[in-house]
Amino acid sequence: MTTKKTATNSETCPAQGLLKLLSGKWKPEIFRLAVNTPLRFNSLLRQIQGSNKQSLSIALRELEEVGLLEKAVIKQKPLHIEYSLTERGQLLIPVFKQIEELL
Amino acid sequence: MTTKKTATNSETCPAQGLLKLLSGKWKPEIFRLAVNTPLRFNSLLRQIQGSNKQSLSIALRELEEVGLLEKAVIKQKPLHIEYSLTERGQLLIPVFKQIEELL
DNA sequence: GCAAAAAGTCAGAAAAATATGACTACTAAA
DNA sequence: TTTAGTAGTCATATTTTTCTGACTTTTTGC
Repeated sequence: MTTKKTATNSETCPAQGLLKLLSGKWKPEIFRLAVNTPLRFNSLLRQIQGSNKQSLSIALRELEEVGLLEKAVIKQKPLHIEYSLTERGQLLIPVFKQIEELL
Repeated sequence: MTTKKTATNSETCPAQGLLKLLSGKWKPEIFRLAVNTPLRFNSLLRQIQGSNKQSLSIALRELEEVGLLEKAVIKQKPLHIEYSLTERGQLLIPVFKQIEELL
């Protein structure tokens, strides 16, 4: 999913909006990890076993595009990039909590 | 998605559990419609424009399998089958509400 | 300048989800 | 017993998503 090609009814179904924001194999996991601490690419790649560069890269970009994650360049020894939750992203935390309680 | 083939980490990421229950192009919409009233197959097919028999059929079956919908055979003139939310399904309604408020 | 580490991109392959259209099964009424 | 309506299934095709492996870029330390 680079952009949305398939038309679905996010207009008529609000949950589909959120579900879409987090749709894809790795996004929910990325999101959850980002709740705890800022994420770095290679670290993420190692943490999420079974994933791959390409997919993570795309997922991160898309999460950024919809305003759930933000990217920060850290000028350290070998140069780091950190992804962390935006304010909008933080708004979703209680929803996740509620889901956890339910399931 | 007939059965789950791809291993993801629903164990470590609870939201992924719910997201998975409702993953797929039509499931969120089906769920939302089921909140209001029991669903019938052909009616659903007409209501969800752009969808198709095959996909709806699979989605309904899967929603049934995970215990969100239940099926009832109504012996009427031409024989009806109704899908409605289970108790478990109803538990999700507040989550959807919260999502609506958020987005 | 050269190596090494982080953070990717890119083209192509493989796998999974979704769509299409023909066909089936059941019931009831004519 | 034929017809009509509902609820599907099935094989196949198309589309979308995900994966693989090779390659690129940037920065710092030697």
